[in-house]
Amino acid sequence: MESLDMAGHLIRRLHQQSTTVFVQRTQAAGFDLTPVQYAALDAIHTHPGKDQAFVAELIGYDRATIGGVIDRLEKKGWVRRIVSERDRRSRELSLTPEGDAVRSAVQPVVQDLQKDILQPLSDADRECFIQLARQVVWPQGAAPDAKAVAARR
Amino acid sequence: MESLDMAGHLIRRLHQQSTTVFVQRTQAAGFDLTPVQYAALDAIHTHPGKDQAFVAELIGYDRATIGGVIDRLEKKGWVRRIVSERDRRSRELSLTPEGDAVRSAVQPVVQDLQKDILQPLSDADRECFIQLARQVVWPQGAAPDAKAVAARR
DNA sequence: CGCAAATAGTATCTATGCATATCATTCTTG
DNA sequence: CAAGAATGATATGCATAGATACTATTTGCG
Repeated sequence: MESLDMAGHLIRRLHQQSTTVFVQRTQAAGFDLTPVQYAALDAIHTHPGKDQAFVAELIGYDRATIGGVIDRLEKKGWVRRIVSERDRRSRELSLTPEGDAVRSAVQPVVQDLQKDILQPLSDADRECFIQLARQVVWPQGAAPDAKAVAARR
Repeated sequence: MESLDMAGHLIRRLHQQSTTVFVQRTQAAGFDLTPVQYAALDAIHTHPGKDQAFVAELIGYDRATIGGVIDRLEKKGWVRRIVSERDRRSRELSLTPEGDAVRSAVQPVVQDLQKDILQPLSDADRECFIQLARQVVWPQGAAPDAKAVAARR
């Protein structure tokens, strides 16, 4: 039964728990959106006018996947997709007023539920976990801060 | 851009990287299966004759999801699904000789790729990460060993 | 014993997530 | 400048992943 204890399996379970917590908490707060949809809203808010490829790269989607995500956000009336005049292949993304209102209202809820995702961990352990995860996700050294890990050496 | 740094987002990216490494490594070794399919093969090998609900519970699937997984494993000829005589609602699962051969042959490959999933981390950091993940996934203390974490306190 | 509740599995629907192929457009380079 | 490479997006297909509803069967309780 060692396989249940391997990194890959643990990460899969973490992901399941994480999305479950996200959906439950945000739904309880009266919103209907997924983690991926929130990430997209946040990215478009921070980088308005950029195209789908940019947003996909930023938050780590496949180019094929983001089309559907944006489709659903557009259908909800939260995102506008305008064919670029400079490059008619690309669509420039921006939030509608409703979309930005939702993003802004959900933001504190999302911020708050992060600690529930790593529920049983202490503050220090949670910070340690995040720093280690950062290193794996951004191996190039883009991690903004490595103090918490260094402190535990 | 704080959202890219939150636990939920990092875990999603970890999961993506993890499955990518798994599929690439196992494919390079000549196998065609997913992380979930491997987990199912391993679980059925360890607990032959149990039903789908048991396996789902063990490795953390939805009851609806495992049906499709077992379907595909059956189609590949790796798993047998026999209606139980004691309870005709349930199907008893077992590996075919081919299924067990695959499981046995992939096992060392899967074991080996685990360290690639947490690539840039040192041995100690990797162990620390796994111990913390274990605590989150099994908060009841089912984690077999917490030494590596305690040692870093 | 008999009927309601619980359980195993399936079907359907929605949403990621990746691979591959295709189309339109832009860029590069000879 | 024109042919081909590269790029943005879409379409299709497969594989998780969860929610819900439904069928078949078993269990448990009055």
